[in-house]
Amino acid sequence: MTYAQPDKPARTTLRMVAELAGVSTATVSYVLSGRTGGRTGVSEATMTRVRQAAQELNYHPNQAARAIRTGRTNLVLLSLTMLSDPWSQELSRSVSEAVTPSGLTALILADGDWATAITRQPCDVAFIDNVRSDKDREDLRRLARSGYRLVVFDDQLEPDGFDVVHSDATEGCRLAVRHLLESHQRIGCLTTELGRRLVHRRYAVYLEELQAAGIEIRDDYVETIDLDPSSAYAAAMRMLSRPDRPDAIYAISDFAAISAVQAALRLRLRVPEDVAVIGVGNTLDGERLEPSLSSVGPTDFYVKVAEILRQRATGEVVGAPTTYDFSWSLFPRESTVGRRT
Amino acid sequence: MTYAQPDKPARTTLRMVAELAGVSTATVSYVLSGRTGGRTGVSEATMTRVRQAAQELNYHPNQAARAIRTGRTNLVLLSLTMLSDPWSQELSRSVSEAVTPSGLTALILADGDWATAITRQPCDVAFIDNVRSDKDREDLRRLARSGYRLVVFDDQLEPDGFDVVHSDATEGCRLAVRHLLESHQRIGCLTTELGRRLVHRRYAVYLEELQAAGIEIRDDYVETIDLDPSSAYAAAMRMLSRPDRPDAIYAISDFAAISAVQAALRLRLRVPEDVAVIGVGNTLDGERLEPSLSSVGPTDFYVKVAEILRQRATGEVVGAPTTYDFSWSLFPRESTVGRRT
DNA sequence: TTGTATGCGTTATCAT
DNA sequence: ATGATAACGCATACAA
Repeated sequence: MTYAQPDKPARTTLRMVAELAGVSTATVSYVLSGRTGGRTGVSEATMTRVRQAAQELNYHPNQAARAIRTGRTNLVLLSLTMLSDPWSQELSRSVSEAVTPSGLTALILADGDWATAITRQPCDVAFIDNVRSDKDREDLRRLARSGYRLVVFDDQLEPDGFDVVHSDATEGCRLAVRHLLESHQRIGCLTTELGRRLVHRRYAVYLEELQAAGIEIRDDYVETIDLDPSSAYAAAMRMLSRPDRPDAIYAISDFAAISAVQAALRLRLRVPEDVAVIGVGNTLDGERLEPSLSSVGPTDFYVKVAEILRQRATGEVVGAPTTYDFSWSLFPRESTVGRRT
Repeated sequence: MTYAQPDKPARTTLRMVAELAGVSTATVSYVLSGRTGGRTGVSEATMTRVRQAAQELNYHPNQAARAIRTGRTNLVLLSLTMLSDPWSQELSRSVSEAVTPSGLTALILADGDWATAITRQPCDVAFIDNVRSDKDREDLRRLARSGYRLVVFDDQLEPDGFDVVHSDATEGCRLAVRHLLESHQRIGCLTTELGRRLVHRRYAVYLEELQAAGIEIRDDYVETIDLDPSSAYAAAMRMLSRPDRPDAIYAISDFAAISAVQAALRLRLRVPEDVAVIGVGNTLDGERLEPSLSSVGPTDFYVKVAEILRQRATGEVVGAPTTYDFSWSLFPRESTVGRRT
């Protein structure tokens, strides 16, 4: 009996390779997968014969069939909210680099419904950077109970069938402000409009640390910017054009800090001699800036998260769900300490 | 005989639902898929019983098994080069919105090896925005011959087993410059460093049209910027600070044009009365700007591309590979014609 | 109106 | 050292 099959990629199957090589499908499977399913070994001769046949027919294993047998999809799903954020891009690059050699594919769900996507397209592991509602938390537990491997990026959650990545910026921001306080008194701040909690805390740290140091907060030393980078540039311009301009700037993101440095240079101010600048996030963009940007950030964040995902996906690590705590540290560079001699 | 299965999501199967509902797997399959595989009908009673059982067991069909049977993966792959580009984000948003209701999932491959990804994770349709090397072109043909459905975004390619989306900006840019020429003589240009052909043509149009209008090209009316948006802001600042500043600016991207508008406003110039500004790309960011940004762009590009992908993915359209030509048009908004009364 | 049986392409268990 | 073959979960032709 033969079945109606809608038009689909006419791919060569294991069986075709087996026939061409004159061996059984089992042998082909073992040779091509490199696995030894309890077998003692395969002769050199058949191995080459099989490999040649596979190459000749341009054989690629059918993922769906493999998945149905092994239960593994070879898919790493990254659910990311802000695709435009350098953070997302660097993470996806890092993960893709880490998992590809293991035969896995990293794909991004852009600001979408991860619960639906995961049930529709099961994956070996999913990274989720946005857990907001109670429904989200409920979905997390449900998926985890169903056996899905999840790695959740969130400061508040605790492991519950899924891994959690903590990365609290607050203490890092404290380090940044204190770093400036070591040699500066007139410290300005570039912050974004309030309302979003994450950002609010980064700004709160500025207030707290200055008060702790006995320094009065000046309204004209705080500029509110929005996500547009040119608005950060304009805000820095305003702040640095004043006669009694600050001699240091704390920006709540590397993004804004980079614009501040550029504004300073445009005004022919020396960085860090006239104005020191520090950011938050420790991005590659900042590191590459001239002068290089001092910043605070988690250590080896991208590489380590990528490795966690790879291990969970391949099943190399099967331990209980864990909390991965990323502590932040200070990365002093030229924009605060000048060029090293 | 039972087989060793590595730990995998312990999902409920069709058979479990069938047992709970007290019917056969075939019936469950028909009821839940809504399909009528030649059947005349299903009784109301069994339908509700099946649906209840499915809900109770939280049943979700196994994609891999379905894929192996139907040859469809329900996956729409978007291979995008510049994730940071608003173009990519808007496209992915639009596609995701269009295909999700059809049960498809749109996932992004970020600046990766699409040929490898597609063979590893077959999809119902793939959108590819970067065909660069000869090897790429070879891969395209190979995948198309294998039966994969591809939609390629490229101005040079012609359909060859795959669809091609053409979107030549040149004529659109011409419209933009001519629009300014209708009521302006001193027209500045914000362009990026040369070398990249695409951008070079957008700049060439500026030169051509001004010459055709008998206007001399002034070196100080052309500023070269790089990808950094704050550099566009700075360049616009320079240009507009001159005593004999231009009274109109043609920017080769909406990105740069937005910065130009902000720089003008910062200098207390009125837009468009003192300086008219037009961009290229017709992005949402520009549309939302205050004043809204005039621009040129393909008409309904994102929506139409999304619909093409959806149709190809679902097989709604099975016609021969086609060229989709997007002609550009002018979108005059407040930044050139002022606020409508 | 519903159930039975088969095959999709692979992996893994057994027998040879 | 290799072959035959049973499942994995689903969709469907066909029998009942």
